[in-house]
Amino acid sequence: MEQSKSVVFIVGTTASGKSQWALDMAKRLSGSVVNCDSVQLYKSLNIGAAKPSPEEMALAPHHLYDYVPEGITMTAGNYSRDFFQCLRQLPEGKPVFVVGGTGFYFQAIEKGMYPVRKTSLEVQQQITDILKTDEGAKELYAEFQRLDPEAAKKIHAQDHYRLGRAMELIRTEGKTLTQIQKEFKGKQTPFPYPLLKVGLRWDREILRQRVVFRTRKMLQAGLVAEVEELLARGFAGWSALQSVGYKETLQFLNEGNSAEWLFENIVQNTMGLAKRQRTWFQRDTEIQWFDGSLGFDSAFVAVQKFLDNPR
RNA sequence: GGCUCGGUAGCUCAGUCGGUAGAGCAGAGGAUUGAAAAUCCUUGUGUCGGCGGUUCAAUUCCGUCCCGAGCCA
Repeated sequence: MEQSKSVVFIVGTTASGKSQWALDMAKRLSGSVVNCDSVQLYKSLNIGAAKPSPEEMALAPHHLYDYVPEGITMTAGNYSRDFFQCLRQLPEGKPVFVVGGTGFYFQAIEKGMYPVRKTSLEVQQQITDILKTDEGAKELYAEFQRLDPEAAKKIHAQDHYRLGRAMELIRTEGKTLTQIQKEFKGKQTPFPYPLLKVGLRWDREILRQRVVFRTRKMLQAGLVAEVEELLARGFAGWSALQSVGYKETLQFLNEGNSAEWLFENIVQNTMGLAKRQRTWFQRDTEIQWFDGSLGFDSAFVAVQKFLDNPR
């Protein structure tokens, strides 16, 4: 008698048809859909985020979509908390389909995040100030190498983002990344529900066609107007607008590029995103992959099999 | 028709005061623990428009032809 709920991760690149397939699964197996996409969780990012429409979301329970207010920046840790809170409230015995393209967020919920405090704003500010100049960045990296030589091997000097974060940890936790990682190793708690990981993929050229088609639809649906409205509301600096589709539209608006430029750049950068997603998910050998050109029926069979006998 | 400026990596272009060439972007591969649709790393041989000439040696100089842009007729 499994009193629990079975969880199915549905992963894949952008424009792979995950969302639609998840909805289909939820309908057929009376489950619910939980978002694991770092952009679709924001309010007001609809067209460019390729968020399911309200009509689609009404066809089965959808969670963690469209709930983070404009101007706020979500983090993997916060997402993970929201995810488990959401999961607890879902009905027992019903499958949960977690869909998205954000590998980092999947990792956060499956493997957990390091148990560290929130870094203070002063420390963050301190570090971003240092990183502003080449000199400062160089010195900071040298300091990082001295304090945590092991982690420094994996973080390149130019990766200011990771360098800054590692130094933030040292300054607020008083521990190095390496120490934190070592301590965490023993404390990891396994994912608390039976879990199946399904990956949906397409041949590169077909994916490109899908991206081209979707990008055209986004532009027709008013992506530019969506961004203009956010700008009018004062969210120009919102980090979420740095994501694919929004970043290019921002540039288009600021630099007065042509419509073709916009279209081509979105397609190109979407393909780049897909590449990075592929690289991320490739690493996880537990994912069972299904090719779109063969249809996803066999994925449905795999899901059914799993639900009949969750491990 | 005349003059001018161009023709160099898939694209935009730099460069070689003559010794067969290099950036950005794209493409390909990879990393990834609180911004992750972000951030970062690795990876650049191509008749240097064609044909002749000068030269030990030409993509680089000269001639000529072709193509593109502009100006003058």
